[in-house]
Amino acid sequence: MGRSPCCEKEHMNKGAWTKEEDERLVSYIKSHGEGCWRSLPRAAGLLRCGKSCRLRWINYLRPDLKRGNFTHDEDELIIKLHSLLGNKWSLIAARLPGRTDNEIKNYWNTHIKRKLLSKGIDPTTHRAINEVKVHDSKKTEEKTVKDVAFVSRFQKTETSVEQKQVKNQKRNRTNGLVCKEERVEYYYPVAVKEEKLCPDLNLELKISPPWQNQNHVDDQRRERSFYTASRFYMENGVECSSDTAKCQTEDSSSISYSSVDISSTSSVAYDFLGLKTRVLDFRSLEMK
DNA sequence: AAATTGTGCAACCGCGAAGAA
DNA sequence: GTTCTTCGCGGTTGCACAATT
Repeated sequence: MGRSPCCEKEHMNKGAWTKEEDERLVSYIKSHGEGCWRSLPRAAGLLRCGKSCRLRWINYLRPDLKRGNFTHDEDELIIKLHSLLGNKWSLIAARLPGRTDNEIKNYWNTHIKRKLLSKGIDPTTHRAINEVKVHDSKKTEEKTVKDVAFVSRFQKTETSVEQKQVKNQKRNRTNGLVCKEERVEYYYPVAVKEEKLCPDLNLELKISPPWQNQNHVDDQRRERSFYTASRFYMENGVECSSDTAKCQTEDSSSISYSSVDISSTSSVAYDFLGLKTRVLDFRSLEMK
């Protein structure tokens, strides 16, 4: 049994918005704010469904929107964020002031995808295309690769359980800060051992009080005979790089995790993504 | 100049989840 | 606990315009 429609479509306008409709919507929201989208059209005297009004406002009429071409920096940021988040356009848009999820999604599909493909990078996995073929042929352990990439947890290959976890975590956000479990989910590292591709690692993520970090790090050092790990951490809002990955949360506990070795591996795809020398602030990924 | 094909983007659709009843 | 409403998201469609034949 499907949902009831959001509005009586036979009495509603569809398609492109007229200038008059835009003006009505803008003036209504300016004087009344973004309230209930369901009742807004009638109150504003528009023959549109609330959904349509919301979309029009968010994607086109909002005064803080930045129109015009994407800059090179924005391009790079989108690629980086997509490599980490997958098709989570709203999260990506949250990192690009003045850009909407719809705009970024369109830009991705029409420009960036092509750009990556022309560079031999699979836009879905952010791996070199020949590496993807290696995966497809299930000969991963026999082939060699020279690329390393971050693969998003949010790609279509994720299981339904993972999808639900991710969505639940998304809803567990607190103001400005994210819960520990959520932050962890943004990592899905693919480890590369020298020139041989290893199976995707489900690296264990451990949460511990701060005073346990040192032991934890020592343990990890012993465990990672094949994989060197690069770590990121933030403390009091300052980004640092360290052998210990740590982030402060509201209750002052910390979280440790290991990531991929990005300092000792050279790769075309990786350099292109610009991750080699940069530290990402994952806390600020959650700005909404 | 006309027809065809390609491209970009605004808008729509269906779904999942939260929250209210 | 169940049902219904609303919101927000991601995927897809359709149209206008540009480029090519």
